[in-house]
Amino acid sequence: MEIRVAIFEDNNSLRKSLELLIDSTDGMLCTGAFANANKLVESMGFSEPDVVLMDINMPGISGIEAVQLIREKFVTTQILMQTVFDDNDKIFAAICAGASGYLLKKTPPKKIIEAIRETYLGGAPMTPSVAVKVLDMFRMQSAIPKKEFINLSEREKEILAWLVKGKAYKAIAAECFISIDTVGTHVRHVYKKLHVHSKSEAVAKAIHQKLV
Amino acid sequence: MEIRVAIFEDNNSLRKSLELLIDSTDGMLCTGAFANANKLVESMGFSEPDVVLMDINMPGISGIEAVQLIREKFVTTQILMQTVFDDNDKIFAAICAGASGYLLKKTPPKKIIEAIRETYLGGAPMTPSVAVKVLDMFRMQSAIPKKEFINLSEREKEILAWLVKGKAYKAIAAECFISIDTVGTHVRHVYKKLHVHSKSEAVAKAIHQKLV
DNA sequence: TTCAAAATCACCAGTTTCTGTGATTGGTGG
DNA sequence: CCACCAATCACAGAAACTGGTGATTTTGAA
Repeated sequence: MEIRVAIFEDNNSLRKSLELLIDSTDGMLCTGAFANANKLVESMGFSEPDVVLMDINMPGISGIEAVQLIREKFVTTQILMQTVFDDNDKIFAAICAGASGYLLKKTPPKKIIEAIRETYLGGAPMTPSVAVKVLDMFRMQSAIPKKEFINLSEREKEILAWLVKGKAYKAIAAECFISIDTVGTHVRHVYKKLHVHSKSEAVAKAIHQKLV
Repeated sequence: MEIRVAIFEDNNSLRKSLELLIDSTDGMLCTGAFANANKLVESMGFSEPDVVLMDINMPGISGIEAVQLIREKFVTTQILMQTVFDDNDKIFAAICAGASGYLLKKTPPKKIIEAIRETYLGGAPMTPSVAVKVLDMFRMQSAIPKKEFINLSEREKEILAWLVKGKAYKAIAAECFISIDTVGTHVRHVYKKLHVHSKSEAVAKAIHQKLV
């Protein structure tokens, strides 16, 4: 069975080249090549691709929007972004929209074919520079802003956790088998250590600093 | 200039194979092959590698810990994880520790060599299944849990934002030039819409659902 | 225009939280 | 042994919050 590939790319000569490349490859067939995604559903219905090569920058419906639409309507179709942009925002948007892979346009033909195959097999091919950026963003997101050294005791962390869940002192007291006043004391200590002066501030800080 | 590669791998035969593979490749040199990372600094100082092939699962210092240490002491060295595990936790930990790439052990020799080259050139080679998992985790982290359609009015969002910042009703009233009672009314409406019954719950929900 | 929702204000009663002061117990380290 | 800290409990006033009712004005959509 051949891999059916559709192309969305507004640059005419590039689109033609890609079409030729794909059709001249064993096991691949270009079933559609479109200059824009404005008639996306028709284009997709007509070409019934397994893999879509999608340009980000097109007149009318953008590549990102097209990805979202395809993800909704044609669930099994895999999408490979191909663009000249390697800035974080574009990569981020494309991935979140549901792109399976992300290639830069300078990618040599051989690598493109490889990437299409990998995409078809459920992989996630990325241009090296893009892969690096993805990992960087990944690390960024899960970085803990712990410039402040917060030294909460076990009990205090426990109490704080209950606060974040919206429990009142009375409920926490019952939960921890201590008196309401003790809860209050712990909370006061937490406030001191977090440098806050109210429950909501403490909750906000706890969540942002991932203390719970 | 040759790429200097060091290996940390507790399986003797695998380690020997990798050493042989690397030494028999043009432009690469295995400058060290170690069964564990317990003398990490000495091992690294001795072999001065450009790229480290690191097993996750070793007796003594784990691969993850080793990655962190290398990242601190030998800043320019790139690290390629090589393991049998492809579960999210391990991948996550390795990436956050500072690994540049992540290969599964079933990776064929040719691909390993390619990956070492790519790592040396500042890339981030990943086994396809790992790349997919990374993208999935990436999407997961930035997913907006908007199954609940929350329709807060502008004013309500504004009040909620102040709550999250830890302001008291009085302060909010002053800030918005409205009375304390009005603040109370808005807050009550917010509670209704968020289905919560306390300030801290509202704050927690607001932050988690990114309503602010 | 007419109706609904949003925004505004008010009063009230009860509950919860904030803050301070003070005290006891048990464990750790010098 | 003593100082110190975490954890526990208690009291109490002031401030803040919760929840209910009711009312007015503005605004936007039918």
